[in-house]
Amino acid sequence: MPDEPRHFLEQIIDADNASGKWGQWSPAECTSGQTPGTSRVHTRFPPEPNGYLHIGHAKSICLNYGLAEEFGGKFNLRFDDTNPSKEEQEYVDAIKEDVAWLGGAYEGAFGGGIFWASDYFGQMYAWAEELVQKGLAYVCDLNAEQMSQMRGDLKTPARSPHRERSPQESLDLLRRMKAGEFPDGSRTLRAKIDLNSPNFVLRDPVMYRIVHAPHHNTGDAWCIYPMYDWAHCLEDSLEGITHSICTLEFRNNRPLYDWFINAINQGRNADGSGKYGKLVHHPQQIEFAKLKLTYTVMSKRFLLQIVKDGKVSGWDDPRMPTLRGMRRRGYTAASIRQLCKDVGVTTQDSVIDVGRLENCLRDELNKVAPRRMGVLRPLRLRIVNWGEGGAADRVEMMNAINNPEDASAGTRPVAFTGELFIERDDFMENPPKKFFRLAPGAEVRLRYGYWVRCVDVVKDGAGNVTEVLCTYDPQTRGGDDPPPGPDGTVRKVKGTIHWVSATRNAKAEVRVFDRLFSAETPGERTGSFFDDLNPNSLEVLRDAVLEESLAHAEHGERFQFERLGYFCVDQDSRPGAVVFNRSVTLKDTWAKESAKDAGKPGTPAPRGTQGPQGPQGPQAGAKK
RNA sequence: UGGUCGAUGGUGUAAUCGGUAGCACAGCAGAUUUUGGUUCUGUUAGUCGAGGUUCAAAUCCUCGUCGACCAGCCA
Repeated sequence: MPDEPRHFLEQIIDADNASGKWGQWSPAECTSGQTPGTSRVHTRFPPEPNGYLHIGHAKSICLNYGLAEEFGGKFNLRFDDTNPSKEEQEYVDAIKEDVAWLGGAYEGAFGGGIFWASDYFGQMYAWAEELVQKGLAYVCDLNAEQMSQMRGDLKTPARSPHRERSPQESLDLLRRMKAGEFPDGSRTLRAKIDLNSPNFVLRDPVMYRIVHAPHHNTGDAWCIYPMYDWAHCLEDSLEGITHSICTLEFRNNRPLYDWFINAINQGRNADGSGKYGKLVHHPQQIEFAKLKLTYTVMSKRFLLQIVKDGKVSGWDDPRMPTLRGMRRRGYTAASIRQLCKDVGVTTQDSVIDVGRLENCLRDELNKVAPRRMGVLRPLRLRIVNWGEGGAADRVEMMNAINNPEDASAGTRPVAFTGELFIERDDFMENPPKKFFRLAPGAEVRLRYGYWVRCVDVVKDGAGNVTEVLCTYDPQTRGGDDPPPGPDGTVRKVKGTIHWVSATRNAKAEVRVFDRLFSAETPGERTGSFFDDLNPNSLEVLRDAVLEESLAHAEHGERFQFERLGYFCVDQDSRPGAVVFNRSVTLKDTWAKESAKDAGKPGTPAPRGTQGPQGPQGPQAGAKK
């Protein structure tokens, strides 16, 4: 049997383990997830606490945690809190919760724990002074604008008037910066690398900037804060990270990552006898392609904006690509992990069809979600000959299968009465070919109920059908086929539709969501994401009727409403005022079929309001 | 325009340092079905281009083409 193909990161780690590059876990380091003597693999997820985590972050979490688990290593959660002006405690709490929910068990068997860049500020500063003394860093008196002007361009080297300042002078200035003697932005500490480098990242990058702002963790202890490049490699080093995995856009920064570690290691050696002591750990930065999805925007700035603007109800709006939003929508952590696994890990930029995410959820829920019947947009159906089979107001309890994929889920009783509700989309007065549902003269099976034939309709003044009149066949109880006729043939029916009793039901509010954007690549058309927001991404259905038992459904429960999709109970749900979210529709080949004839009169809308993923939805024509 | 990186069906991803281009999703066709769901079967479709090396190239070389990223005191 051939093994599963290993992605490039697994191959790198395989090779590292074979060569012993990172050494082995010592007994003291091991918890239940590690074994002494096995090769060290230590990863981390380093979010900046300035926003909520989204599906893009999920890939990084799954990758980093997954590698630690696969190789019996460790996974750290580390807050990269180096910029006090943008970060808030609110985000810290949310991120912890989301990472854990997704399965990034940073405190489990493969967890290294939770860490803070801000806890290293002291050590980072000490190393900064060291670099100044080595002549590898200097204080620059340029402000941001001046530095930008002297940055040079593709063909022109940068200029820096203070780079030849003596180490003593720089050290004095750095200490005064730290002491708070200078205003914000007036000076910086810069690495002395190469003003002529074609890689702008190396043109004497800033290591520290002056920011007089309270930090959520260190308070007002500091007024200088480290920049990403200076801080990140040190954080990794201090935590013993082996594989520092980041996204592609940090490729240009890798030489700087290595430069800083090497700069610290100047004057250090393996046995600690160097002038500055022992070598510090040098992790390896490796870049991979982040997750991008069609019809989706991950930009933190943009997501923050639509929350502020009230375009969505909050960070946990079920239409948001945030982990909280998706969780509320009904996505499971396992389905998100599955997507991350499916799409692979490479160094090629790519865009994943959001439909694959939806498929992951369907696959999982199909196996486990209990089935129920629910009518989102009710149309009354009256059985005119119901009285012939007994009392006209009788209730018959029907036996419905809870999950055809899982026999152990058993069955449940469902109340059937002479007046029912069916889905408005399941009746057409003038049906097109291949419409297998109800129409004048047509017969359908009511699932687990009876076969009914439409004999008439009732209309309102405007000509809208308000009631469908049917006869039922008492010989089809349970939805079973009737006995063979006199000629030995069995009557057939093409369609089976769902229903809910008009008198024995649970009223509910159902929120059906469509994609937040109507363009496959939001912003492509006009340059603004806002122009592609789908104005119909939310529809609230207040007249939905469900099986009685659903009146007591509790927050977090998930069901398949037969023929419609998967739904979960929203946090807004209250006893007597149940609220469901549609997580995802079922695949709907009829919607697709009928959409082929779109434009022709008499073509029905896809089942269940505003169309699922069918080309008839708002995304129609979005493809270039 | 300087640098770095990438390019395999519609999409995503394999092909163990040159040896039969495979898998998944989507699509299409059919079977099963008391969900137009699920499941099953079959099927369409690909190595960015031009040269070169070689018995043999997705893989190596050259030159192009296209795309991504970089000139924050953001990360």
